[in-house]
Amino acid sequence: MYSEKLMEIYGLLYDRYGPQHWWPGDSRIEIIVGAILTQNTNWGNVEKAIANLKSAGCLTVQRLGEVDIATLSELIRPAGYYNIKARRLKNFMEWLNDQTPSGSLDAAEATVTELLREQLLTVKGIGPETADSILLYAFERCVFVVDTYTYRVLGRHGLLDHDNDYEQIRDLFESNLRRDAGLFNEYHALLVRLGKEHCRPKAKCAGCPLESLAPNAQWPACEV
DNA sequence: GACCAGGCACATC
DNA sequence: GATGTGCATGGT
Repeated sequence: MYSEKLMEIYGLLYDRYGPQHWWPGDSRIEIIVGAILTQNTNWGNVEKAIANLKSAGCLTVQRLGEVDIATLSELIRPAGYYNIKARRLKNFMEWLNDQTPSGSLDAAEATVTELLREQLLTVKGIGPETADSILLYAFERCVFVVDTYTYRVLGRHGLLDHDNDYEQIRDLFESNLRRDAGLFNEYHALLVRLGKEHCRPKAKCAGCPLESLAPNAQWPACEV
């Protein structure tokens, strides 16, 4: 029953918003950097940080490995939590460097999805959502990304029990959708779009694309 | 000025 | 295992 419900939601969102062309980023490393920088942070601020990295010529695997952490912090300052995130970027680069002598993304590319996920989660600063964003958007693996918007949208439409954790929600999508990275990509992006435009905290949705489904049934019981 | 934004690690109970 | 807190900028 979830399969049909989930595809119905997808259809409504896609009809309203169309393709979202995610992840916004020109290269694999840019996607990974963005995934770390956007932790609990507005994407607009991340874009500024990424622009800084680009103009400094630092948005490459090699330069990110070389640049000192103080410089890196300064470049990513607009993204907030810049000291912590600089450390996290460095942690990722060090992990990458441990994978192959050249420190390229090739070894990751050759690793099976479940193992790669486990390995990413060993990097300090990469939690489930960041790992899954990297897996789906940088490596096109069939992994569903669960974020704040996912909790809020599903919660408000009565599709969650009260204590669903990250893994349970990920499993809900992965078990009930056809295993298609393109679909997972678009679905998560559409949920974010919906969350930004129609599912804000402490505000009832007006003109929500999912209105026909179960109009704010749980509002605000499942507030996130 | 308060609240929010595409989390995560760590301390404490 | 659950709950609380620090991390920080920039837009509304």
